Amino acid sequence: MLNLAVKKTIFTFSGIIVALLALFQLSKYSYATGDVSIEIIIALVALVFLGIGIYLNKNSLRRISPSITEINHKKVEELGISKREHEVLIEISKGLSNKEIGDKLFVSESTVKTHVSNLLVKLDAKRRTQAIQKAKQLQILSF
Amino acid sequence: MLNLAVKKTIFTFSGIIVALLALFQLSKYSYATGDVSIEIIIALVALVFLGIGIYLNKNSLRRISPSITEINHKKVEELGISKREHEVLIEISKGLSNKEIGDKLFVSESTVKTHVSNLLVKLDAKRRTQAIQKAKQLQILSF
DNA sequence: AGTCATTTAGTACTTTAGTATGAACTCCAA
DNA sequence: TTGGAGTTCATACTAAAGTACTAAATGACT
Repeated sequence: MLNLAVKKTIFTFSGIIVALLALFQLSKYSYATGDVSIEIIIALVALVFLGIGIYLNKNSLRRISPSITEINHKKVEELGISKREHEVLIEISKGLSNKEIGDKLFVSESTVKTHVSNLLVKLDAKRRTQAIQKAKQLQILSF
Repeated sequence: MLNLAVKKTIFTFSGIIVALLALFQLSKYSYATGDVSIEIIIALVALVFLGIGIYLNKNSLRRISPSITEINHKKVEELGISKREHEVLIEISKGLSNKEIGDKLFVSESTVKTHVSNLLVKLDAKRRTQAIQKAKQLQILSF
């Protein structure tokens, strides 16, 4: 089965080829009938391909961009951080309080405090803000 | 005085105009002499502007991309965040406590608390962790 | 000279955050 | 089936964080 990225690429290049052929045909037709000057055709081609270039790059760069950093599951394991603890870590980085995290994950504030305390030890941090900073450096949190 | 971004924009658009004029001239010349067919000219135009589109977007996206984020001084001003407050904000994001920030900036913990309190109001945050998250979204903090 | 924003600092207070410890429950593997 | 890891929760405590004021010094701008 093809993944989304491959499908998108095929779709994009199909579009480019279609656009190219359409412009070729338009240029031939216009040239033959003499309706449209060559300058306009060239300007049109320029505009269309400028747009295609911008569109292409927007998508390819977005994939490469670190903003969607994948979490390093290997490192999470290495540090002995459990699934639940990692969930709490994510909510901490969103700026939630222990009470708010508890409500979101349907557990008591006490439970969240336990998880946070364990996280601070495992991440060698003194505060939750330091835990966020270290976790992002370790690629345990996305940006 | 012009800033770097404006200079870059002017330079880029100058380049585009020059390229456009050059291709116009080339097309006219080629058409007159009959050396090059119109398809080749159009393909050339397409290629050049595809490249320009990609180049344009690469630079604009790099500015937006979080990994190499430059701090948005305009937004800092808009929010009424002072120079000192911004310094404190940076230290908060590094995971320092109020006491540690005070020691680093050679002021008392009380002063840091004042700055933090003001920051929370200006960033519409309830906690310092939320302030970090919001500040990064607003590109007031680098990643 | 006077106004305004900034920076500094304090007191007194409330709220969160974090530690330490004990305990119950579940699930999974030895 | 016993032991370990993970999750849950509680109490009691200390430590930070944050709020709400007041106030003084500085420097820039009018």
